[in-house]
Parts: sequence; C-alpha cells; structure tokens
Amino acid sequence: MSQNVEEYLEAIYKLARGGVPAGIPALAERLGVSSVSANEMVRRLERDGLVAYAPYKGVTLTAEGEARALNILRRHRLWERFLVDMLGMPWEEAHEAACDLEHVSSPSLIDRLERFLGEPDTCPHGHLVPSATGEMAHRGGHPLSTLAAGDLATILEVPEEEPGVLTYLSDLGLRPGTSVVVESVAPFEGPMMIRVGETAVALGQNLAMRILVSKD
Amino acid sequence: MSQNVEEYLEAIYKLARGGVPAGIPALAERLGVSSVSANEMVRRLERDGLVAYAPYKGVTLTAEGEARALNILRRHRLWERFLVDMLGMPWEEAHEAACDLEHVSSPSLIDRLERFLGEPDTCPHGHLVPSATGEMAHRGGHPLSTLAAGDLATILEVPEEEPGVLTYLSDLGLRPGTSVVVESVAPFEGPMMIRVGETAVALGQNLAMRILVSKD
DNA sequence: GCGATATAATAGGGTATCCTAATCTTTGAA
DNA sequence: TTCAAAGATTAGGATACCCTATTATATCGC
Repeated sequence: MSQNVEEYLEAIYKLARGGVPAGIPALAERLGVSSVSANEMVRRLERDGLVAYAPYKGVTLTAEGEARALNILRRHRLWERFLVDMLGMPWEEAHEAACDLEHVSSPSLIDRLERFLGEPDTCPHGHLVPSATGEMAHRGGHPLSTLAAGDLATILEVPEEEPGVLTYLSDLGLRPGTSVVVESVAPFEGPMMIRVGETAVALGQNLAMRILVSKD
Repeated sequence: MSQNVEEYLEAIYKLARGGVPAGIPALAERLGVSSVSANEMVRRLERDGLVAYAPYKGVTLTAEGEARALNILRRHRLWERFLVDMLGMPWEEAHEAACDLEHVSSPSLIDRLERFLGEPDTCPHGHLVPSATGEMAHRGGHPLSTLAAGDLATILEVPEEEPGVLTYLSDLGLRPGTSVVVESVAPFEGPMMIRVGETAVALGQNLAMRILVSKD
C-alpha cells in the first residue's frame, strides 16, 4: 500500500465519520488534488476492495479499508506523542511530521515505540490511539458547544488538523485535561465565552462543536 | 527531492568513496534495479546538478550532491541511534527502519532528535554522524586486516549494511568499543583469528578489511 | 591492434500519480 | 417540473519511476 493510498484512506476515514459518505470534491479539496485525480484514485481503491463508491453519493471505507485507516491513525498518534512529549515539538509541526512518519513505520517499530512511550491512551490532542489489533474504544463526552452557561467541564479532545487552529488552541491553554467554565452562550448559535484559568476566551460554534469535553 | 533520489545519492556516496567513481551496473545492483533504470536516474541527477557522469567511467557526486548525501547519512545515523538505544531494536532491523525514516525527517525534527539523544558522535556501528552543517570529521584508525598477531585493538566501526553481517558481528560481540586481540594471521591473505573476551573468532580478509580499529 | 566482454544507449512499454479542458448526468431548489 | 449548479466522467497529457530486448560502443587483455 503506497503512501498515497494511505493518505486517501485517512482522509476518507475522517470525512466519512458519522456515517455520511465522503464526497469526491471534499476529498480532493482536503488532499489538495483535483476532483479528477481523486476520482481516479477512488476507483483504484474500489478495485482493491478498500472503499465503496456510489457516484453522487460518496465514498465509504469497507471493513478492510477502515482497519487500515485505524492502523494509520495508530501510527500517527503514537508518533505525535513522541514528537510532542519527547522532542518538545509544537503541536502543529508534530502533526505534519507525524503525517510523514506514519507511512514508513513497521508494526515492530510502532509496537516498540508504544512501549517506549508507556502505552499512552491518547495523542496530544486527546484522540484515542487504536490498538495494535485495530480496536479503538468509543469515547464518551459531549461537544463543548452543547454546554450551557455555568457548566464546568474538562477538555477531552481538540480537533487534530485544521492548520492554525492547533496553535491557536494551544496558545490559549485549551488542551486535553484543561478545566473550563462556560460563562455565557450567545443566542442564535452565537459564540460562547468560556473561562480557562484566569483568561476568558470567545469561541465560535464551529470550533466549540469540535472540542469534546466531559462535564464535571 | 524524492525518496528515490535520496536513495541513489546515498548509494553513490558509499560506492564512490575513495575517489573511485561508482559504475552504473554496481549502482543498479546495489539498488536492485536494472542498469537501464539506474542510467535514466543518473541522467536525471546529472540534469539536476547532483552528480557528474562519464560513460564507462562512472558517477561521482558534485559538491551539492555530497552535501545532500551527508545530510541523509546524518538522518540515518541519528535514527539508528534512537531505534537501537531507545527502542531496543536489533541492529539489522534498525538499519532497515532508518532507511525509511531518513527520507521523511525535517531538519527541525532531526535537530530535536539529536538533542534528545544527547548529541551522539556515532551511529551504533561506530560511524560518525555528520553535523547539521554537513561536516563529518575524518576518522583515524586502521582496518582490522592490517594488524599483526599479538596486536591489541579497540573496534571503532563495523560495516553498516551488508545484510546478515550485522547480526553476525553483533552476536559475536564485535561492536564499537569492544577490545580484541589478534591471535594469529594466516598467510596469503588468509583469515585471522582474533579473541573477543573469552571467545576466539575467525575472520576472513573481506570482513576484517571493513572493520575499523584503533591500536591500543 | 583486435576482439570478447563489459558498459551504454535506444526503442518500446508499463504503472501510479498528477493535471486541464470538455462533456455528460444527477440532484435539488425555484 | 424543469433547469442551473454540482458532481462525474472522458479525452488527452505530463512526470517519475520501473522493465525487457536490442543495438551500439568503449575498454582491456591478449
């Protein structure tokens, strides 16, 4: 399986979560290629039994495709852990480096790395690390956007990859494990004000939707 | 620069040491491709100013090509150090894994890795790690094959990559830092008997030539 | 100096991946 | 229900690799 195929599987996995198939244009956009190229590749993936494709509907992973995607995610998240925890790399840069490393990591290497890191449960953004056998527990928690004024919560997960967002959140101190208090929520799906330690932060729905928290 | 280009540069660097240009067939053999393919690639490398090629003479790296090769070696050797020292990976496997990792390592990643490892001077086989600026000290020492019966020596470097050899040497305890005593040398370029701790080992010229030692 | 052999180069293909431009086809909203 | 827009596909190319089979050419030992 080429690096490229892996990148497509990963992208499809992320776009198609929640049952909604990933559209070709969205996939192409995310990978920075033309729709024609994405289409071609999707057909190759289909030929190889990794995805199911219905024109005008979208692409979903087959069981085999999903297993591979989870394995890629495992590699990615363990590398991220290493890069951030051991090498002190900033989140954003670690994400990019892990995107490369994940494609050249043998099972033996990854298993050793996992042991070396002390078998972490999550990547630095709080996402669960799939096991060597391809299982990933389903995480509880609620989107931050569903909380109401006065609620107390602890951050579980922040979005992994929107460029820029990672640095922004990290600078605000919004990382997994941080406690926050919802101060107010503007009506009509407006922004919410939350408090992180001493500082108050305004977060748009968009972002708040993709931050997973557990209520305290 | 693609992974492939890097692999060619590395191979040319190793074959062309000692001033002798690397022949295309030898290059092709080492990389497991046909001579035609190697030829094609060498022309691309020439076009890009990384090598000089004279038909029937061979290929040598330009200054630019050599700088890149040294950088690749730097990445390779630092990764090897990590894999062996931190992850406990066997030499042979570490070499292979490093061959992949070396092609996807940004300067920032490598510099951080270097610091994390405590700025090691050498890879596990004793080869010097080129600096971030592309310098590599020239190593003193003599081939083990030049010693005479009765000589005492400490191993500096063992060959990096002949498959199988690494495991063999490692099993014998023949690694950098090990002290050895030459017990006898068979005439007519025959094998030499050396003592490593308690055990006696017979080594052919071939191998002994490529083990670098310092006389004690 | 002259071939046998090693080396190179050419011809002709193949795959994976990418692209633009043009042409369908489906969907969904007016 | 119809039609514009969104999405899909085809046509035609490009590049970086790889290959086998064939032909040309240089080198070097005799």
